[in-house]
Amino acid sequence: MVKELETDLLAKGIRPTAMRLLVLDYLLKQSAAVSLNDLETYFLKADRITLYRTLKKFEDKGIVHKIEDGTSSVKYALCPESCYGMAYCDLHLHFYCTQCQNTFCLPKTRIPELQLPENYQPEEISLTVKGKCSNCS
Amino acid sequence: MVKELETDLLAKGIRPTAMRLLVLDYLLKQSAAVSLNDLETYFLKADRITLYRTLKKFEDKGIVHKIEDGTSSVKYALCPESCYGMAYCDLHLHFYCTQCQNTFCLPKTRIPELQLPENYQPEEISLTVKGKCSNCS
DNA sequence: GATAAAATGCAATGCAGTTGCACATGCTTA
DNA sequence: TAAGCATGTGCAACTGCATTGCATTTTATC
Ligand SMILES: [Mn+2]
Ligand SMILES: [Mn+2]
Ligand SMILES: [Zn+2]
Ligand SMILES: [Zn+2]
Repeated sequence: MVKELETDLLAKGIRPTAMRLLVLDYLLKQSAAVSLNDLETYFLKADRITLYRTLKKFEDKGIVHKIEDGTSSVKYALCPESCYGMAYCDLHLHFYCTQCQNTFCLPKTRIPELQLPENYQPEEISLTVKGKCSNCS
Repeated sequence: MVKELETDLLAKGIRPTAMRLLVLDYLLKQSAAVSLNDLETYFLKADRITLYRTLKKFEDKGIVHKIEDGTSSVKYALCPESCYGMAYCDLHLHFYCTQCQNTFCLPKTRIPELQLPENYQPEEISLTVKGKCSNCS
C-alpha cells in the first residue's frame, strides 16, 4: 500500500516523492543489502544522483543504515524497527557471501562484549564476516 | 641494521630493493597502521605506484595485512610474528581513533566466538571499533 | 494561484585504486 | 664477465565510486 509507505516516510520527516516511495518499496522487498549500483540497475530510467541522494537522505533520517562490507561499494539496508535513536542501529553482524556476493544483516547475532585495552573508548562497532551464506554453503 | 631487514625480506621471498627496505624500516617504526598516502607523504621523492606495489607485494607475501577501517583509504600494518599461515593473521580487533585518526591493531583483544545462524560458513572476520584511543581519551 | 523550500537532473570534479608499457636494475648462467 | 632473462620502477592514463554545483522542476504552504 502506497499510503502506508507515505506515512512511513512522513513519520521520519522525509517528503514522500515518487522516487522515494519506489526506492522504499524496493528496499522492503530485498533480503540482502543494496548498493547504489543495484538501484541504478533496477531503476533504469532514474537518475543516478537522485538515487544516491535518496539513500543518503534515508540514512540521515535513520530509515536505512550504511554497511561497509569490505567490497568496493557501500551497501544499505533498512534499519530494524527497534532502531529509534539510530545510535546502535547497526550493532549487529554483517555477512558478505563470497559466492553470491550478497550482503546480509544478521541481527540475531549480537556483537559480543569486547574487552578493550585500558583507555580505549568505543563509540561504534562494525563486525563483518565473509564466507558462504546459507543459500550458497 | 639493514642486513637484518634484507634477510627478513629474503626469508619471505621478496627481493630486498632499496625502496622495499626503506618501506619495511618505516613500517617497523610505526605504532599505527599506514596508508598509501602516509607513505607518499613520508617518501616525497618516491613514486606513488612503486609504493603501492610495495605494499601489495608485502601483503601477498604475508608481511603486512590489510585493514579496512571504514575510512576512505585502506591501511596496512605488519603482521605479528605468529602469523605464519597468514590465514588468520588479522583475527584481531582494529581500532580507528576518531580524534587522531590513527588506526591501531589490538591483537590482545581476540575476536570472540560467533554464533552464526545455521548454514552460514565464515571464512574471514573483520572487527573494527571506532572511538577514542588511549592517547586521545 | 503566488511564493518559498526542497527535490531533481545533468555536468563536472575528486580521490583512491589499478593497469599498461617502456625502461632500468638485478640475478643467472654460459 | 658478458649475454639473456626475470623482476622492479616510473610515468601516464584509466577506472569506479562518491560527491558537489547549479539551473530547473516539483512540492508544500499560504
Ligand atoms: Mn545491518
Ligand atoms: Mn591488525
Ligand atoms: Zn551466498
Ligand atoms: Zn587517538
